[in-house]
Amino acid sequence: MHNAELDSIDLAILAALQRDARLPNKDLAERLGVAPSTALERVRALRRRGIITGFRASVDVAKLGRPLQALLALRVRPHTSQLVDPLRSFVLSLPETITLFHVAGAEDFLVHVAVADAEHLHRLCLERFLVRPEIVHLQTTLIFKSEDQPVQRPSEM
Amino acid sequence: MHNAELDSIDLAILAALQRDARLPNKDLAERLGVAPSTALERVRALRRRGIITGFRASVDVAKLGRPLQALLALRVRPHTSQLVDPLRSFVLSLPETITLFHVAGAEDFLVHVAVADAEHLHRLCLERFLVRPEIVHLQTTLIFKSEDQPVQRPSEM
DNA sequence: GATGAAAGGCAGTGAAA
DNA sequence: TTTCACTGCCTTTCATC
Repeated sequence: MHNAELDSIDLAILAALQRDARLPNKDLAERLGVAPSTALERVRALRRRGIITGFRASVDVAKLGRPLQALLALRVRPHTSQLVDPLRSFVLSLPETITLFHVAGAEDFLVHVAVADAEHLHRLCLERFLVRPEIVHLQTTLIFKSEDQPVQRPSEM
Repeated sequence: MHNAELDSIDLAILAALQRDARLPNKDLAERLGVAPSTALERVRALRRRGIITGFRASVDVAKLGRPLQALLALRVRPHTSQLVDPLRSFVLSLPETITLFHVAGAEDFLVHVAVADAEHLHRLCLERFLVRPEIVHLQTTLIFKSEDQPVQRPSEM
């Protein structure tokens, strides 16, 4: 499964494009010390191999009026795919959802959400989640801050 | 703080560029039904306003040899900035770290990590986290699957 | 703020090493 | 697999509305 034959040029491409996906190919090539056509082909190969899965604009949810983030831990009973799959789709269809984690342990899902304020969070829990009978438990954890990091090295650490 | 005066064109730009940050400006303009120069200026304005924070390549960590993901819940005592700030920097410097959540509640941090295998996870917990005296508790939750979602609407829901 | 024309520059192709 | 050279098209600017 790991297609991890990456040389230092590939790693440099991943680092550069994780920082700026719109870096012009000419500039990228210059940084790598290779010809532009080489850089172009390397990037395409990384996409073909599924190592680069896409290029996405990052949006500041706080600036869009949702400055409050939380993690909702859901326990679902019975935990059958008949109930779990529709719940997954439902959670992903909510505009408040940023990430859905399907986890092992006492809880079954963790939902990272962004909301306008505490009142909005309260309504979300009561009117969207707890109205569903398969959700037998919900625990809310407020997020003070979340910080992302680029993916760094291939495997061995 | 919320700069959220976004018309339907801005929202369409956010939707399009979250799906594909490299969508050619010409194509973007065509979708929006405006001139290329207009689309260009709108995107630049969204960046200036801090609504678009950047353009990033998405990388498949599993393909880089780290197919196993987990959430590590850390309790830190005493919870003073003198201890917390260096810990934050440390966690963000680990190549295994994807996201660091600073949270309210029984735990103080949640760390989303990607590792090669269970053995690697075990070593990470014992040799990187639990060796630090300020970490008084660590709970590991395996992630079966995580699904991201683009940011959708501005505020009211 | 949005438009359209004009100009410069870049992406992307194909042949060769 | 990388490089070089070339063509076409896109990005970007600016004057205008």
